[in-house]
Amino acid sequence: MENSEVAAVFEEIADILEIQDENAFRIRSYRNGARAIRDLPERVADLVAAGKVLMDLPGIGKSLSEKIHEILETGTCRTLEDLKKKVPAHLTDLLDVKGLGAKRAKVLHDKLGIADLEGLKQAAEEGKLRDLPGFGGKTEQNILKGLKTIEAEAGRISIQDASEQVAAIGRHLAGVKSITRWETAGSFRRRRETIGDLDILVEASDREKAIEGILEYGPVADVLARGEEKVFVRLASGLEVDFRFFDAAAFGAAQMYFTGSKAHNIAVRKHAQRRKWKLNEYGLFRGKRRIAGKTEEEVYGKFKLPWIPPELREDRGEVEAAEKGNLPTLVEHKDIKGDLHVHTDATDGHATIEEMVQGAKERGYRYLAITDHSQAVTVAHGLDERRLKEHAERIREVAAREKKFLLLAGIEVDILKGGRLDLPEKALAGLDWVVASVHSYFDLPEAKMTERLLAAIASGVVHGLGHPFGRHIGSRDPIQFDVDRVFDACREHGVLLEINAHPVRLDLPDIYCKRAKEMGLAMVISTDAHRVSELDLMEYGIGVARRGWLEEGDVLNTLSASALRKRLRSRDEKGSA
DNA sequence: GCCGTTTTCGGCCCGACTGTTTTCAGTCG
Repeated sequence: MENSEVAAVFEEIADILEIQDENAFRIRSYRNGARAIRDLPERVADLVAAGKVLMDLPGIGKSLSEKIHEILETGTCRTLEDLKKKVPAHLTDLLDVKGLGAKRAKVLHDKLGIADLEGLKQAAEEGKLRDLPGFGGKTEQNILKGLKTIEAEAGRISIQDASEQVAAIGRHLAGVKSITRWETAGSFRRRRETIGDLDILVEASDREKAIEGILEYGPVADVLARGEEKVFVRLASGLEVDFRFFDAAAFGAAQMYFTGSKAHNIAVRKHAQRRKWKLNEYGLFRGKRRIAGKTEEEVYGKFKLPWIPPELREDRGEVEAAEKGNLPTLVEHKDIKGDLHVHTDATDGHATIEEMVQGAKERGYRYLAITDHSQAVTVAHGLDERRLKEHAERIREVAAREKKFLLLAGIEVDILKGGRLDLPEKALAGLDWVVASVHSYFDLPEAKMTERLLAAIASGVVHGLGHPFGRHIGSRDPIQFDVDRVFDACREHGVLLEINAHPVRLDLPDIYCKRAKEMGLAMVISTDAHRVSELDLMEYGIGVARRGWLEEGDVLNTLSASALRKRLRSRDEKGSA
């Protein structure tokens, strides 16, 4: 049982309680509990197995602790099952629609008998919502828009959730004796933002025994297909996992075939056709003779191509680049020397400055920028001018005690509706590192949004543009702006584009990383960590950067501390000139 | 439901915005 699954039980309880208009604080406790579990650096199941007291965890009290034990044992809990009897099975799905909350979901159910997204869509399309109390034409349109966003991402899970699932499956497979090797393929291996299902390639000494071993995996809920070559299952979480068996002689060809993308495979297969060869999941064949298949390198090599990293296999020019010997040397996790966007408990973070510094050091980093929110983000208790000054002084005190670690005093300042920054420029000018971000008015028309961003970029005090598109994958659309004009302005003013590594953001998206690189811009990969464990989200940002063809030299935070300091100094001199 | 405690009860973040409404409920962050 994974943390995300325990958390999902609490989330569902919270959703149902919300529809029932229960005590808001009780609901929040369930949501806090869900997040506490989701954010744990280790599995709650392991903590329990090790005899740890869950009530020591923040947000987990007597009740939630007991429920976690119950969930780990039974997969659910009494409270949820009882609540489920009181509401239609899919009513809580309505809460996933942006702009639709519990109150109006209840109205939809009570007045129109709507019990799921399908019913909601139908009613909205028929114009039945606009006349309900508390609804109107705009609301109806917004709901239709929200439904579209959900459809686009239906059934997909985040790369982070997928990673967790893969790790869990891997722990199980390690205990299946007849399995001698396994590897992931598909969109997971390509590090896509979201994953529809998992493809796992297996080499086994005895396939029948291997299948038996796989089916002993606890979360397997349904066996969708079972044959000689594969076993296809659905886990309790709804995730579908395809296990396919291959011999060592075909394993590399199988990895290529199942890693895809389909478009990349077609592009590679053209090379085979040209030579009258045949490439399939079992190997590269000349007539009936297999001339390659053991490894991917071997197969690519037969075409006189270097091995192409999975992240590039989207048919976005990688095969041509490989032919010309122009493949990028992609940035790697070990290249990253620091994190330039993190929060502390001064605003909505959950750790102190010192704790974040310690976390950064433990990850081998040489520097860190503390970038708490500005005053406009009232919910995060954002910093006003006076508190910013005090906070920066605190950061500098900690920085002064650090010998071989560079601690930067920064801020994530809001870009207000009209493009002004949320704090006076003189207050920002004294900081080491200023990230400017949009947190409001996401729906401005493109022209206004472009002007808004351009104004912030031209302010002369901004070093980086935080999560440039402001999207939340699967729930909030990216903001609209003239990308070329904004990127041009960034280059002109030396403003770096952030690749926000949070799995729900992954923003810049990969294709814009590539675009920005082609336009000669540098980027910075940041976690936006609100707690120490979130510093580990860096790997998802690196996945995006790699999918965006970025090399070490394209990413600012691969610089050494002294090189970074130098770069910032020259930038600031230029900025104020 | 959690937490801290002036310890078994009271507080828990709350201001801004949208789209309703005709003074404010619902939603968001």
